[in-house]
Amino acid sequence: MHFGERIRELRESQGLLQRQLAADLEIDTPMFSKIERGERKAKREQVEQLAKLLQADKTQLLSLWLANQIFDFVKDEAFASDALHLVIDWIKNTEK
Amino acid sequence: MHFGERIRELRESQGLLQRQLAADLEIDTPMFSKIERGERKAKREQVEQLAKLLQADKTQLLSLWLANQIFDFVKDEAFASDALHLVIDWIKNTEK
DNA sequence: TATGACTTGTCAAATTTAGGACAATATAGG
DNA sequence: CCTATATTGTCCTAAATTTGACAAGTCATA
Repeated sequence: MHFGERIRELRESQGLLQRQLAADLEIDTPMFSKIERGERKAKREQVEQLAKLLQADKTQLLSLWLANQIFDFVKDEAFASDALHLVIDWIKNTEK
Repeated sequence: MHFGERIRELRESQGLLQRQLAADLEIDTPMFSKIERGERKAKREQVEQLAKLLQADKTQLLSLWLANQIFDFVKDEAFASDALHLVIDWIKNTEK
């Protein structure tokens, strides 16, 4: 489940139109459409606004949003998995 | 073990100076120094050159290099671990 | 103190990217 | 066929990033 899909799911389940949410975010509908389809990425600020507007868990949306960006960054890399695991290990050790 | 540390390790174990490798990469020594200390990131092309110059495993160096960049990207994020795990799952499923 | 190796700080050019505007097109329901 | 909704495609610009050059600094050691 990618970020945009989740936004669409939340939006449709509440009977809202792209036009309405786009207005709240002060962007046009084409832009909102692109965000839902993952063609453009939302700003952090917009993610937070969306969490409020859609009464969704901010933490979860932000994780999804961040994951999307990481994915876009590594998706064409042959060693993406190796690298990701390395990073997880590094983070484990800085947390300790 | 971060990318720059690994480069330094390889370089020193072979008795090479920053100056020498920097010349091969056609950058100045301050720049090379920064790469080793992780203050600047190498270009992919430079990583490949370094693998050759230092007779190191290219795959391994590239993984380390990519991991470094991901780490820099997520290090200040509260949900970095969650996001990373999500990405790993996504990648697993696109591979299948 | 002189030298060589490395580090630090700052600057600027060049490039990239983000993020949006807008026009045109599709698609589905009434 | 009309209308509302959503999508697609193209273009633009401000902002950020990248990448390197250079000057000046530290540090060890001969």
